[in-house]
Amino acid sequence: MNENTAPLQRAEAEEYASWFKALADATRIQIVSLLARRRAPMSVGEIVTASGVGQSTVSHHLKILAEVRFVLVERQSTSSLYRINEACVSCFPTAADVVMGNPVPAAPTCE
Amino acid sequence: MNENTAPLQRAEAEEYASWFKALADATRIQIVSLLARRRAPMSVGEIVTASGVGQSTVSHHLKILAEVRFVLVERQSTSSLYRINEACVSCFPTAADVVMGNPVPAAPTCE
DNA sequence: ATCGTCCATCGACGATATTCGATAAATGTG
DNA sequence: CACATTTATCGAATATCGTCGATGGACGAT
Repeated sequence: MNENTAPLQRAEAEEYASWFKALADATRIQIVSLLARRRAPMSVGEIVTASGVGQSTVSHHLKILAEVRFVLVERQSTSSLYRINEACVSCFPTAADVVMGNPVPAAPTCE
Repeated sequence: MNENTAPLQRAEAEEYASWFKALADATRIQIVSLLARRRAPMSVGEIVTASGVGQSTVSHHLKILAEVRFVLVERQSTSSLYRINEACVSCFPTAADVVMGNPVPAAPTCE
């Protein structure tokens, strides 16, 4: 098990929390799973119609997901194409990471 | 990879979100890591002095963590002894579970 | 240049969450 | 019984979050 016995300081706990906060909302989880199941990038409009919430709400959630690099953006003429960041899915901390005090992973940029 | 291509319905997304909400707060993460590093159960008073937040706040967070079975309680005379639920740490969903649409795990009672 | 489309941002609102102090309930001690 | 200790709960203040409608900016088409 190899636990780290040093106490977890506040700053590290906040970093962990920001990771979990990104997936602590049902709408964001829907968006993420939507992007993951279509392998292809999706425009905001497509996500809006597929998720059933307002356009500004989708845009807001996509911004939060992009801040932790969970999704990646690519502007193409007038539309923004979002896609899942596969590398980020695998580096997302597990509960065991938190409990054992593993170093907080940095979000991968993926190109 | 074996993804599930069926769309994720709202109810399932909510269940996932409730898992991540439990670890979406820095104070709760501190409490959880505290309990995990001491193998022994801790009383509320010990957690209060170790975490530096108010007693009622600690009690509140412990209640939330106990609701998802992340910690287990055992009343002993006047004090409540909390300890981490190892089984729950390992069944906590990963980001890959969310993305691939794995079934949402149920919190283990552990005795 | 004007219009239409697509998206991000702003402002606002209600809902939810975090935190604290005070109080109450349970239990052991004198 | 009275008292101290420990924890849970209540009430309230504050902060954060999720959602929407409206606005504005970027870009392409006519």
